[in-house]
Amino acid sequence: MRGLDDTDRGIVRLLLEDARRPFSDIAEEVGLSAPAVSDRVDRLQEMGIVRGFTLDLDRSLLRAGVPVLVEIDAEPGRAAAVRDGLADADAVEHVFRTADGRVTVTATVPQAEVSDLLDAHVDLNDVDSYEVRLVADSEWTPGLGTAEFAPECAECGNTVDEEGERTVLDGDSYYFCCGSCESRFVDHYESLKEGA
Amino acid sequence: MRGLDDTDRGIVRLLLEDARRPFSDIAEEVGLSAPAVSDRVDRLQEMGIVRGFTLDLDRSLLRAGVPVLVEIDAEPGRAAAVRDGLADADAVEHVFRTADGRVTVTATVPQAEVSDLLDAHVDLNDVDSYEVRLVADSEWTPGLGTAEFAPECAECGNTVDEEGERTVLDGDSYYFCCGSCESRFVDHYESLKEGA
DNA sequence: CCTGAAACGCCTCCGTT
DNA sequence: AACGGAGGCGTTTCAGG
Repeated sequence: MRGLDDTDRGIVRLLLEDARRPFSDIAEEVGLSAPAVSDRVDRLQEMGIVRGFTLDLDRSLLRAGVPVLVEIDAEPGRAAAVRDGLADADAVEHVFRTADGRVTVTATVPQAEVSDLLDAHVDLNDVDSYEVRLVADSEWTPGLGTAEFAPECAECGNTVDEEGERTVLDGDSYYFCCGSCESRFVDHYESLKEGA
Repeated sequence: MRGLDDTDRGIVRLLLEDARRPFSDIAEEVGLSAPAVSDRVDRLQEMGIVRGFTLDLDRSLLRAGVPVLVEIDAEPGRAAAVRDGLADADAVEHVFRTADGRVTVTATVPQAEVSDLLDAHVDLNDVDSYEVRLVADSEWTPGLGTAEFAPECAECGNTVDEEGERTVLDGDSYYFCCGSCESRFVDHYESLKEGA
C-alpha cells in the first residue's frame, strides 16, 4: 500500500486553497503533467483522504435560523450513538466527538429550538446533560501541515503502516494492518450484508 | 441590492456537493445557461457568501499530530481578541466564538502541546480558563436549508434588507442598511487607511 | 507511475434579445 | 439578466517508456 508523498501533500494544499484550480496549473506547481495530477487526485479520493470538493460559505451572511453550539455529555459508551444520530440531521454542520464521551455539535436551528433537534435525532437516554451556546462567529482555515497518511485498521484499530492493505467495499475504502485482519473484516462484512 | 433567490440556492447546494461540477451541468439542473451560472457564481463570490472552493478532507486518516478541541473561557470582552489570535495559527482549523464569551477551537497539535499553542497566539491575560479534550472523530455535513441572505450593517450592526447597499473595499464586500451608514463607514475606513 | 499528443468537453467573452 | 455561438483552455484518454 502506498502512503502520501510530498507531491500528494502539495496537490492537496493547492486544492484546499482553490478546489477549482486547473489540474494543469497544479501540475506546473508540483512538477508533474496534468494527467498525472488527475490520476493522483483520483487516488486520493479512492483512499478516502479527499472526501470531495465543496464550498467554503460565509454562513454569517445567511439567515437560516440561529447558529448554536451544543455540548452534549453522553452516557458512558453512548457518545458514538449520539454522534451518529446528529450527523444525519439537516440543521447540523459539525459534529466533534471527544475521547471523554462528549459530543460537540454546531447547527443552525429555527429559533434556538435545540431540544427539538435532540429529540428528533438522539435517544435521550443516551444523553446525560447538554448545554447550548449561541455562536457569535466562526472561522474555518483548512490546513495540512506535514500530515502523514496513517489510517486505523478497520478490524483491530491499530495504526496501519506501509505494510498494510486497502480494500474497497461498496465504494468505500477500508484499511487493514495485515491480511488476516482484512479477511476477517471482509467475512464479517459479507455476512452482515447477506443478513440485511 | 439583490438578495438570494431559489436559483442561487440551487447553485450553492449543487456546488456544496461537488465544487468541481461543470457549470454547464449545473445550468441544466437549475434551468439556466452555462454563462448565466458562471455570472451568478461570480456574484456569489463578490457578495462574500461563497468564500471559495475547497476540499472536504477526512483528517482521521491523517496523522499530523493529535486532534484536540479546546474550550477557552475568555476574560470579559476579550473573546474576539482570543479568536483573532488563534485563527491565524497554522494548527488551528475551526474557531467558534459564542455569545457567552467562550472560544471553542479545534486544532491538530504535535503532542497535545496546547499550552504552547495558546502561548504563541493568545495573550494569556485574555484567558480566564481553558479545557482540552481529545477529538475521537469529527464529521462535516455542509447544508444550506432555506437560508436567506441577511448580512449585518458594517456600520451599525442592524440586519440589512433588500433596501440596503453593498460596497467593495480592497476586494472585500461590506453591507450597509442605508446610505448614511455606508458613507460614514467609508469615511472612517479611508481615514484609517491613510493613517496606516 | 509517468509523459506527450490529440480529441473532447468546458468555460468565458461578446453581441444580441 | 440571460441566451447562443465562437474561441481558447482544461481534462482525459491512449500509446509508449
